[in-house]
Amino acid sequence: MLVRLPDGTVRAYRRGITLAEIARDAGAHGALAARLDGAERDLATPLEADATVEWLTFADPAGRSVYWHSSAHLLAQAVRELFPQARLAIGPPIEDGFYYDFDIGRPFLPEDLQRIEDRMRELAARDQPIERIYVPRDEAMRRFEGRGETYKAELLRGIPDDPVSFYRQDGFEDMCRGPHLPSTGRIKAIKLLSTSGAYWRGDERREMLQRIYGISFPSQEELDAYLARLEEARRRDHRRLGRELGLFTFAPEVGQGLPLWLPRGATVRRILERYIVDLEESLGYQHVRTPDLASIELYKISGHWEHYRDNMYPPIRVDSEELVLRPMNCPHHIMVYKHHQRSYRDLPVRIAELGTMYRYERSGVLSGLARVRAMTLNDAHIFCRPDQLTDEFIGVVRLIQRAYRDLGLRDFWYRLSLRDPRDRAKFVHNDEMWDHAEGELRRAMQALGLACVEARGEASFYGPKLDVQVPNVLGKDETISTVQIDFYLPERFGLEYTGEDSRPRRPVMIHRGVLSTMERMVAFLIEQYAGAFPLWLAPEQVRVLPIADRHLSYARRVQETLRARGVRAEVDASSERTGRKIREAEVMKVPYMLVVGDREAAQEAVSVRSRVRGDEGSQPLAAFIDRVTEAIASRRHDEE
RNA sequence: GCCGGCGUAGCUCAGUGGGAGAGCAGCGCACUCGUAAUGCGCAGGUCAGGGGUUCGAAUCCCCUCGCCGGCUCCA
Repeated sequence: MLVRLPDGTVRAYRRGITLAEIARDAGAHGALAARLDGAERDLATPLEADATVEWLTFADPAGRSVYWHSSAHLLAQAVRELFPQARLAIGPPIEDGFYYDFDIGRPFLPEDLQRIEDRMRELAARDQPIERIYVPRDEAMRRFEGRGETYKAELLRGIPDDPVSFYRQDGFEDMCRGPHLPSTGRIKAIKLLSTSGAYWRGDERREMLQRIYGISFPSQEELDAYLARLEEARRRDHRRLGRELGLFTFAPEVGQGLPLWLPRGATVRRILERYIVDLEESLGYQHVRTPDLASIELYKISGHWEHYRDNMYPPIRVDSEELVLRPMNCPHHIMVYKHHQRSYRDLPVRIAELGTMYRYERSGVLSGLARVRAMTLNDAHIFCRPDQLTDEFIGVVRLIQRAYRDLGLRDFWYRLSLRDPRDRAKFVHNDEMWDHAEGELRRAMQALGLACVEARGEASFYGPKLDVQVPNVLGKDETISTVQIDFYLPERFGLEYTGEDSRPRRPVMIHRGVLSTMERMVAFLIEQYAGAFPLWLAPEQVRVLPIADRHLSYARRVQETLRARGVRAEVDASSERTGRKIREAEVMKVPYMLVVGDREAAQEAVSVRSRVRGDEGSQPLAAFIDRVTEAIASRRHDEE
């Protein structure tokens, strides 16, 4: 019997040899499970025919999934032992760790978590083998029903297998497809992270279960490193830095999810807004201003009132009108398009706005600036002829690339969100339109030479879109930019342009957001930079630090000179020592500190301290200003 | 919205049935200082809000509000 190993070698083995034995023979010590002719299997699996084997280790995502899946079983075993009445639901591995959902008739308390974690360690230390067993279907159902395992019984009803596979360790059994680790002792370092409520099968009309989240690693060092990463993410949390750096705040008197931009935060936002508006204008976008309110009739035409009502604030009745706070800007921009007749020669028309919108978000989902109820989108709608669609799309992608470069975002990927043709309810019916639009997007991405991941079923209901995914501090992808093709709203609003043949034609719409909402972008950038904004975005770019009070007037003069050149500069006029002033400027992450004393005042100079390079010594004020204004203008990220 | 946790000074937190505290920040005074915290002093709180139990509540119970972790949803 011949077995092809991952290094390409082929070895002969006797029939019936297990994957574990082959792993040992091949020196694959890190193997947790294997892929046998492409299918994931336990190491205990015996081989009966020629095969190709790949090892799953903790180093690859599939191997980690096996590891965390077994960890979830260990969690369930510990809970079952400590809470014999517990009913088990599901316990899968997730991107970072695992969870298990239980029904124990009450919530878990923090002290329960500690006990469970301790028990898991004891169980792992016993290093019991994890075995796969097969149970006839009706026998399994009898067992579940006999023990009141209603959730497992429901799961089994959804599985056609007979017999069904179970995994058994140390007397504990759980229905599971596998694969799993060979033994519980492989789980070396365990941390239970949190508990929460979770709806059974994610359905808010069904039972609320108690979920425990955890993570595990093959060594304590790896666990410690993971926990340190979590700590680092907490340190960079935009809500914490927003308060510490005086960027924004919330007041219960104002309302939930309604941010107050403080001067420093408002400055960052204003710089971003100026940047993107200037950039868009240079690319032929026309910026408009439209009101935050509109008649409900507008949203009845657009379909939002029908499809999006749950996220809209209820109408305000005045005189004979009913007004709503707008949840989206597109209908307003469509009305701008309709202001006058358009010729095929006018297209494309690119209508842009920093459009403020209001969405009713359920209170539980609000989170700092990342999830708010009042937000301003860097929005635009491109109205073009069908033959211009590809070029316009390419133009938007290039704009996104440019903006990301200036913002220092290097890590991102493209997701092509397509319809799921089987899901007839979620997407408007017009297969020809969809096929055409999806094909256009694919071709455009090819023309750009950009790789993208296709995501079936992620399209919006009216058309396919390109989402730009950027990993945040925790490594989770966030959608920042999006480009959506829309054949639907032009139809609803009866949009037209006059074709070459003088006949009315229907334009295509592209909805696009580049910087996302200002709220979300600033939240993202705070975390990205850990509050240390690059020079061009820093709310305070330079702080002048007089050594003693007699240097105050020179410090003021330096400040005025900088401000006259457009540099955001402050003076620390406190009577503190220089060390203290430096510390405070460092804490506020000011990019440049200028220490000025007798020597500097006498020579029209400044002693430059960079927040990253430290003391750079004295230089003429004029030279510093030239250097700093050049660095700001070029939006360099390596100026420091 | 749902489940759970939390809410004491601007911030971080101690105080678990009987005097409301600390550090930092703030203010004042002194020092006038050369690259990450000068010293001394002062002020600051209906202990989230409301109701209840108790001779007595920051502390125990109930309700409301807000925040946090999830679920569901999402720019």
